[in-house]
Amino acid sequence: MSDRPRTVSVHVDVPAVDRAFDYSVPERWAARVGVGTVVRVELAGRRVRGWVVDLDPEPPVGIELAPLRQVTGAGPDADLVELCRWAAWRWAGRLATFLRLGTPERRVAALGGVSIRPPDPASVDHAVGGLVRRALSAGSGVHVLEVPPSADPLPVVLAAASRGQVIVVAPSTRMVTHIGTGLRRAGASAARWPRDFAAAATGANVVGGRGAVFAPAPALAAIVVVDEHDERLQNEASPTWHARELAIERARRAGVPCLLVSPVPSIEARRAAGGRVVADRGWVRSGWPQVVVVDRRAEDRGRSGLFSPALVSRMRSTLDGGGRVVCVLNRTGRARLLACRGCGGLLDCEACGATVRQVDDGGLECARCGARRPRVCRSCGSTATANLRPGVSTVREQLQSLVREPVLALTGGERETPGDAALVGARVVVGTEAVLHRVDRAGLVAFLEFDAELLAPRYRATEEALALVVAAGRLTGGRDDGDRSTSAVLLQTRLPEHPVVRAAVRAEPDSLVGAEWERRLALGDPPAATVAVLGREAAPAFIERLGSPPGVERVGPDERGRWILRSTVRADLLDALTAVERPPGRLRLWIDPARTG
DNA sequence: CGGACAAGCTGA
DNA sequence: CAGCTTGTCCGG
Repeated sequence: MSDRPRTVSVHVDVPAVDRAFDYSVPERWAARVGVGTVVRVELAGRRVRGWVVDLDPEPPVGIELAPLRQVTGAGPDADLVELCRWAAWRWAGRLATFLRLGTPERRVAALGGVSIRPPDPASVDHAVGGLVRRALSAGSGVHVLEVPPSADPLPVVLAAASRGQVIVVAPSTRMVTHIGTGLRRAGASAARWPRDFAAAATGANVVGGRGAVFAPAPALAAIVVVDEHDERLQNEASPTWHARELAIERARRAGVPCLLVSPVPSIEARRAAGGRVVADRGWVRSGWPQVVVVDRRAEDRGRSGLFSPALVSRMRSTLDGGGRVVCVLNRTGRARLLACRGCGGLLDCEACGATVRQVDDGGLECARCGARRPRVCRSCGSTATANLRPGVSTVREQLQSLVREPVLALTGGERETPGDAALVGARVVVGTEAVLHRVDRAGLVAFLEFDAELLAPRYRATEEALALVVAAGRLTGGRDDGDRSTSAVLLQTRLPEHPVVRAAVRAEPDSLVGAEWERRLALGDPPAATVAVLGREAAPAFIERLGSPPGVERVGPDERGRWILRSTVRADLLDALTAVERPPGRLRLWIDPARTG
């Protein structure tokens, strides 16, 4: 590699092409071109963006190289280009997808020198500083720090940032803003990713969402992942890359420590850290919410619907004490399961036989094929129906008559967020788990059907259920939080002995780990195995081209035309997927997805 | 992706 | 067989 390349290999930003071509470098630009530089080149008669991924490559035979058409500016540096290559392999995605994530939104021309501004030592909490030092004492490697649900992660970040430039990845915008502000207040630099590319590239501490793992960091000293258990750290669409895993890989390559912080450390984090978790038990316990378990088996066969007498009395006392009540039910709409009052059967779809749900106009819609019809039983013609599984909209009405005051319904799907005024004024809020991220304080958070979380058909259901208790605990505060000591998280369940329920009551998330790992090993769920889910039109052709690679187990297609591939040897599966030439058409290729819907 | 070019279809 | 559509290939 020379400083003044004569030719470069350019990976073009055209998803369907997704490969590199060689170009010559006009003499006047040679000094501005390095690996990662964003350029514009001509490809098949049109100008496209691309990234320099190699300098002075072997010249291709018999081809006259076209010149670069423009040098745009800075992009991901050479190490990041390599990290992007790894990510493209790990999640069977296109390199361009990942290179884009490491590219500034707007052109960044020249970069200045590197300067590090750590927080003022006086702003670093002594006790937390000690814990972080203990966690990071080994220098490089992966370290898990277990923290109380209600604890502010800022002191952890400040302690880590006193070691040098850090990248902080956090799942929510609110948390990113909070940490950015906190760093600045403590006198430290803070570049918000992806907005502040140039600052990051000159050594500022970086704070951002999952994409921050692709930020430039010339003096990187550590990567901190806040709430590493949070599913928002994984990209929900293809490629399903995960910021935790990229943080671990990037830190490993850079030879710096990766600190994974969470009240409910994931199995993935624990394994990456070799099973070692740093925690101050007393501190952790004090920040867990008071958890009240309502055993619904003990009641009148569910006649009280979604609201047990114990819940109703807790709601009343919370409201009387001036507190807010938040009810969580992970079902939107009016009714997800209807029975006929005439013949007692379930109402189903004429087209495909799946159960139907009621939509807002009163009609029925099939959950599987989307067919619609009026609300009539197709076996007996009766129009009288019983709502076996009410959704948030119906529950809002029930709750409103129960507490005799306005109830606000919130779900994740809404286009506009109700203004702060609506939220501040609402004393009773019901919604899907999205409410836990939209309301900041409550005296009571009640999970109306916690069993739906415990039994959800997702491999991470156990961890996610406990994470919901943690999210709820952030609204109520910890059990030892003085004035908030009457606050509680209430779980309505028919499985009061479930390990998750017990772990929540005892504030001991670690108690789940052994059995959970055994289960994942037995079922071949991540991280015990690597899993690929394939779907959409191009899936059959892709599977055909893939054949039967050794060490890879294959099932499918299921009723939705999806295949599942599994391997306990990651490279067996991923190398095989990489080797397949993509057939035309849409392909959904999900690696280790949290949800397969 | 999008242009180039080749192979197939149609209508007088 | 021109004039058009549809398919396949490939880009430096």
